Amino acid sequence: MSGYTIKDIAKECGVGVSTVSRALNNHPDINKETKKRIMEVVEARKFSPSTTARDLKRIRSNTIAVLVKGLDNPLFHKMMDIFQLEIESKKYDFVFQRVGAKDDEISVALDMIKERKLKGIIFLGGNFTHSEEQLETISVPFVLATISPGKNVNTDIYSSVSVDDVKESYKITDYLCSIGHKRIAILLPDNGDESVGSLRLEGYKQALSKHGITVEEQLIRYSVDEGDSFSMENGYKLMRQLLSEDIYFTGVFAASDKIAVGAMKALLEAGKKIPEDVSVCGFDGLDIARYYHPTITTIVQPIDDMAGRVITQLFSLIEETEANSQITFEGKLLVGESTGPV
Amino acid sequence: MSGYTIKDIAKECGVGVSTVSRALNNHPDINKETKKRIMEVVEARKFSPSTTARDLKRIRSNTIAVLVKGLDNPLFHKMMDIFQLEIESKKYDFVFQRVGAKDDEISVALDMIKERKLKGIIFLGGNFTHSEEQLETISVPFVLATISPGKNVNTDIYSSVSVDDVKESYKITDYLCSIGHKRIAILLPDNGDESVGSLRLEGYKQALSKHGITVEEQLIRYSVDEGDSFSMENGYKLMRQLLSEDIYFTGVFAASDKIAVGAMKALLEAGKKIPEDVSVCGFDGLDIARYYHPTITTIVQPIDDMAGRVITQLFSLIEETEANSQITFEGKLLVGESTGPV
DNA sequence: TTGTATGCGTTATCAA
DNA sequence: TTGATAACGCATACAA
Repeated sequence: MSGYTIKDIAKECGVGVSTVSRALNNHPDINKETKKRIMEVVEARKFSPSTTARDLKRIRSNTIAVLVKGLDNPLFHKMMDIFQLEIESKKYDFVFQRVGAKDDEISVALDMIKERKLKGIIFLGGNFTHSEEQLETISVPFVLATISPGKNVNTDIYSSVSVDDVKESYKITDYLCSIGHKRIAILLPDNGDESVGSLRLEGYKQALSKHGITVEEQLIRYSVDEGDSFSMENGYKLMRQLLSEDIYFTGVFAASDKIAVGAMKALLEAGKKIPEDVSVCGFDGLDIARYYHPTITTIVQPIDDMAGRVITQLFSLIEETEANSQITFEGKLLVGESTGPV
Repeated sequence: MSGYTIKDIAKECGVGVSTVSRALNNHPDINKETKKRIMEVVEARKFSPSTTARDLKRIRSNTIAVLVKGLDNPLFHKMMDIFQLEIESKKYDFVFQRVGAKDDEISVALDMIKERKLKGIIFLGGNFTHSEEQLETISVPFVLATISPGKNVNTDIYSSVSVDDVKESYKITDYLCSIGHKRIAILLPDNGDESVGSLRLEGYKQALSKHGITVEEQLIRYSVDEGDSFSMENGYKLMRQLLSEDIYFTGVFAASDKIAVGAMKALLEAGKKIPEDVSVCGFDGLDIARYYHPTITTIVQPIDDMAGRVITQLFSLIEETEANSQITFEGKLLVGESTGPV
C-alpha cells in the first residue's frame, strides 16, 4: 500500500514510464518480454496505478457507475451484487453511488461522467420523471433499471429494463376481483404523477373497470409522510386511517410488500382476520412476503434475470452492437395466504 | 455541466488561475471584491472544480468516506442518512463505498486514503477482526460503527461506537430465563471466532450460567449457507432443522431480527403457537420486529444516537480535540408478543 | 493582494 | 518497440 508511482517502477525496470503504462494497460505495441519483466516488478511491489491520476488524464475510463436511489429497497441489494460481479468479471471498474431521495440523479450522473470519465451508467430505482432534453444530456451509454420514464419520451434515447407496472398491477388487482372482491382499497407511496405509484394505480383502475367496478376515491390512499414512502410505517398508518373512517372494503392492494406488511399489522391489531375478513396483497416479491405470517400474495419481480439483462444491454450499448431498447419483464403472481375469496 | 475549467473562469474574470483557486477555497489572502466577482461568474457558469484534479494535487482532501459492509442491514440505511446529512452540513465531502462480504475493509480503506487523500473514515458493519498492526496502518482518523475489534487490541489506536453485544445478549437471554425458560436455542449467523455472532453467543452463555442452566451444544445453531447469513432464509432453515431433530426447547434467541422472522415462520408453519409453545426473540430492533405478527421481542439499538455520536467522535479526532475512545450504547429490551412465560 | 510557474501520477503524442 | 515530453485541472510556493 504504497507511495510507489509508475516512475519508480520504470526506474527499477530500466525502462521509460510510457512503457510501464503500456504494460499496465495491455497496450498492443509492447514487447512481450519487457511487459513480463515489468509486470513482475509491479506484482512484487504491489503497485497499483492511481485511478485519480488516470481519470484526470484519460479521455474515457473503464468505469461503470451504478447510481442507486432508495437503498432501503431490498430488491436492489441483490441486483447490485449481480451488477458488481458481472462488471468486474468483464474487467471493468465498478463504482457505486448513492443518490439521496431529494437529489437529481441526472446531475449526479453528469458530475460523475465529467469526473470519472465514465464508460457507462446504470440507474437503479428512483422516479425517473425526466424530460427528453435531460436524458439527452447524458453522453454515455446508460440503462434504467426497474424504472422507465414517461411514455411521451422518445424511445430511441434510452434503454430500460423493468416490469410493466401497469400490467402487473392490473394482474394482481384482477386476481382480487376474480375471487369476488369488489371493494378494494389501494395503498400508494405518494401521489406523484410519474412515479411507480401512479403506474400501479393505473393498473388497479383498469382492472376494476374491466370488472365493472366503479373506482372510488375514498379507497385510494396516498402516504403523506416524508422519508421512505414505501415503508411499513406508512402502510400501517394508512390502514389505521382507513379503518378509523369506517369504510367498507374486503380487499387491499398495497403498492409494495413493505406497505402491505404495515397494513396487515394494522388489520391484525384491529382484530381483523386475514384473509377471512380482508384480503391483502403486495408488490415486489421481497423475502418478507414469504416469511410473513400469513404469507403475502404479491407480484414477484424476476430481479436476477432483470439484473442480468441490464448488464447485457449496457455492454451492447458500449460495444455498439445494439441500439437503445426498452425491455419489459413479466412479473409472477405469487398467491400467498393473505388472500382468499370474499 | 461543463468542460469549464478554472482557467476559463480566470480568463473570463481577467484574473490569474490562482486567484480563482483562492476564491474557490476560501483562502484568506484575497480581495473581497475580486472574490465576489469571481464567485458570480462561477455561479453563472455553474462551474465546479474537478475533484479528480484536486485529489491528485492536494495533500489532504476534505473527504470523509463511509465504508459499509452488509448493505442489506436496514439498521445501516438510517445511519447512512444521518452520516451524509451531518458530514455535508459540516461542508465536508461525503463518499460512500460498499465493501463486499469477502473483501477486506482495511485494504479498501488504504486504497481510498491513497487515492482520495481522505480526511476521515467511518467503518460501518463487518466483522472487525483485525490485528493491531492492521489497524495501525490506517493513517487517518477513523471510527468503527456498530462494531468493535477483539478485546486484545490496544484501545488507544481506534475509536468505536457500538452496543455491548455480550451485555445485550445477556440481557435478552436473561429475560427469557426470568420468565421461566430453561431450554433456549440460539440461532447464530456463523461460527466465526470474532464475529458479532460469537459475542452474542457469549452473552447467551453467561445468562444461562447465571441461572444455573447448562449450555447444550445441540441448542446452538450456526447458519451454514453462503451469502447473507443474517437472512430470514437462514433463520427458517435453522429452525426447520431444529424441529426435525425433535429436540425439546421452549425459547429461541435469534441473533438478529431477520433470523427471528425466518425462525418464527418455520415454527408457525409447523403448527407451533408463539409464545404459547415457543417464545422467540431477536436482536437489532428493526421495523419488522414491530410489524411482524406477533411483534418480536428484541434488543433495540439506539441507532440515531449512535450515528450522531460516530460523527461527533470522528470530528473530534479530525480536529484533534479528543483522543481515541470506545463508546458503548445501551440497547433497550423491547418486549413484544413473541415471548411469554413457559 | 495578485499572477506565474511548477508538479501531482498518469496517459497520449510524437519522434526516435 | 520504445522513451522523452506534453498535457489533464488544479493548488501552491514563490515572485511581483
